[in-house]
Amino acid sequence: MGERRAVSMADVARLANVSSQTVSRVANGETSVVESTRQTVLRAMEELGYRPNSAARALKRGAFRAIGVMTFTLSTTGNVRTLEGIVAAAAVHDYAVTLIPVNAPSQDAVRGAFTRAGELAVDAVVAIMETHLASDAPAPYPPGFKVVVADSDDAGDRHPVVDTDQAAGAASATDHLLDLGHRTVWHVAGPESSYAAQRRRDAWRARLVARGLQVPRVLHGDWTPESGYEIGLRLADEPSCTAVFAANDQMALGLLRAFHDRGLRVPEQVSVVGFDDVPEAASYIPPLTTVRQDFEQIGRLCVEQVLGQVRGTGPTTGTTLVPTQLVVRASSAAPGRTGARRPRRA
Amino acid sequence: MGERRAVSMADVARLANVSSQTVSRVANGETSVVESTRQTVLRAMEELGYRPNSAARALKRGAFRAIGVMTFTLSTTGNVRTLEGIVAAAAVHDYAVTLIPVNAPSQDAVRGAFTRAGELAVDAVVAIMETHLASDAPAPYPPGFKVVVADSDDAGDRHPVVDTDQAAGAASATDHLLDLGHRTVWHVAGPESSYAAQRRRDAWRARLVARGLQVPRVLHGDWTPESGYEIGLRLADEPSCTAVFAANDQMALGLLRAFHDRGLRVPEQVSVVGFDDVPEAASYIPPLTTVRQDFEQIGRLCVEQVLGQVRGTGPTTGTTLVPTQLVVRASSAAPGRTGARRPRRA
DNA sequence: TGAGCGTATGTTTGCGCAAACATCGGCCGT
DNA sequence: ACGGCCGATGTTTGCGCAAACATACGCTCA
Repeated sequence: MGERRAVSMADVARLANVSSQTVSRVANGETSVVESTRQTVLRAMEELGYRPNSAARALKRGAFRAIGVMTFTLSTTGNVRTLEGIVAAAAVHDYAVTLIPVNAPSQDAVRGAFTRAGELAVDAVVAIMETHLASDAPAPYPPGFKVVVADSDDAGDRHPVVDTDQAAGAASATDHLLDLGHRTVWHVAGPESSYAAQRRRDAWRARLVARGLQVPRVLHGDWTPESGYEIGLRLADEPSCTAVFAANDQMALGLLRAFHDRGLRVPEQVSVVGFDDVPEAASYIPPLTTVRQDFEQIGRLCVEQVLGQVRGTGPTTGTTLVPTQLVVRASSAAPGRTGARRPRRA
Repeated sequence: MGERRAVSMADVARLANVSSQTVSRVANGETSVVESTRQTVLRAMEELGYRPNSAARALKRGAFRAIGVMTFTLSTTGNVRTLEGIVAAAAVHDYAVTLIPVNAPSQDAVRGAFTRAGELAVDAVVAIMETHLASDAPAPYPPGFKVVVADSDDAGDRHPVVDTDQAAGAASATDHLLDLGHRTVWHVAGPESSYAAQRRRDAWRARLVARGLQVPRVLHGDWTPESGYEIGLRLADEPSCTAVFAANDQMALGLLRAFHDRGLRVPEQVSVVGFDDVPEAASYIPPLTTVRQDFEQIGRLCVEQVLGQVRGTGPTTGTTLVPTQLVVRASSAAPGRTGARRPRRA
């Protein structure tokens, strides 16, 4: 830390009456130091409160033992939980994690962030890019960087990609509702700019098509509960709508409130399924059936992949998908006999 | 980044046909370089893709331009949003942010984290310590560290503390309910181990006492919606309970569900007020009246304080309180005429 | 016109650490 | 008994950068 005059190896060496190289050897746990010497040095370190200087170490070794994590925002559950996973996994490998904020979801901003990353004390970066950027432009990830992209897409042809198996998750939600007997499933999608939103929507549609069912028009929200609420109010006026799959839990929350406000009972008259499994989902009214993402796992895999690159082992492309898990709670049930909405309970 | 052979100032100097010192001057924006020389150097940098090596810089300058942020968890809204505020404020000052996880809420774990911090490339640390540690033990923050503590207490006698004005926030929630006409206010507190929980509870009690009202027994949750639900079920059996102040929004969410499950209408029969103003609070059923914390502000103040210490200006003790704002939504209303619970609506 | 000064640039140095290489003893085997 | 070898420790060096100091080249003004 910014102590005025940090204790250096030379200081320890002087006190212990050895060379600074021996101090270095002890500090790095090398074996070729006789036990008595080691003890002397250790005692001197203790006495002086010696702490290795990471700048000098990094300069010498050419590596920082740190990973940069690039995100647009920490406001989404997914990003935060992925970050948590990354921090935990990095700690296991004794790596530090440095945050690299990206001001805006634009190519330029990402490039700027990489410029900063290049100057920062990091050996590699994990980019949590839930949004796709002006997609025609060239790769925003500068060459020569060790990068793993989380929660994105870009087909993993340039850098490894780790992502939730969005398609399987969306399919499991859709199938769950269909298997309950619903004639079709409506979908409240995320914004078009989101890879994850696209893929959930596509998988939902694919399931309906595969089962020869009618595909209702897609309703696009922006991930917020408010957008879910707006869409819910409209959906309340669609008598044929008995099941809705929302692309995230927050929008599902908005749906629940809209249906509640319109006097529509969930799940008796409309079933709702979300995506994410936020910690509150079990406490929604009613508790929300949803698709759980394993963010911890994603974080772990990102770290492993990125450290693989740092070590020179490990692939530099390819996509890793993390499975989801359908969590069935009280917001989904079989539809009424008519196939349209169940009559409202007296 | 970990490129094999990074471009150094010497490389740029060679290409631009100047000394490496001149390159350094250009890189650092010093004025004493003639424009034509500057341009030559800039072009050479561009061509080579030069990027200053932060390790060497840090070694030379004795500073990293980085702040460490210490937290137990990123699972709480407050921590994450404080972190976001810190990252944003740090970016303004061109500081990087490194995460320092603390494995457990114990003195030892904190001490370990500080040891790591000492070896890490950070100039100072912001500790987000929402929990108090075995309080009789000596200061967990080693001397000589530049530390600011957020969301805690410890009276700011050893390090600066930045915190939400918990007392004022809790008082405003309590007064709001009393001013609506409730005879008293029940309180669902957070865990005893939390400073914030203690202070909210104490302020709530103080308001009741100041107004000469009966103080109901305190119910302790653990911040989770589930604990709020359990307590809500018990509260539903208390006919005298017409107003509840929950120490956070998640527990309030649990209360709402418990009351819903017991057929108690909010706010007609029971009013509920939360604390935090999470983004979903406006979409709860009904939308939650709550006390908004200004985490961005907290983050900003933490950074300013800690950079003040780094610069040697700025105080090394003292407490800064950030005001809260009561956000009135639909979950709070006047009680029934009887002073007990309003009759359930037909 | 030349002393004096300021400005642009170059040279030296060392930050703390750890590879690479050097040295110094003792211990082995024959 | 002595060459050779190995294990423990010391010495040198340079990572990339930027202070500190040195130099060189005008330009001003008496």
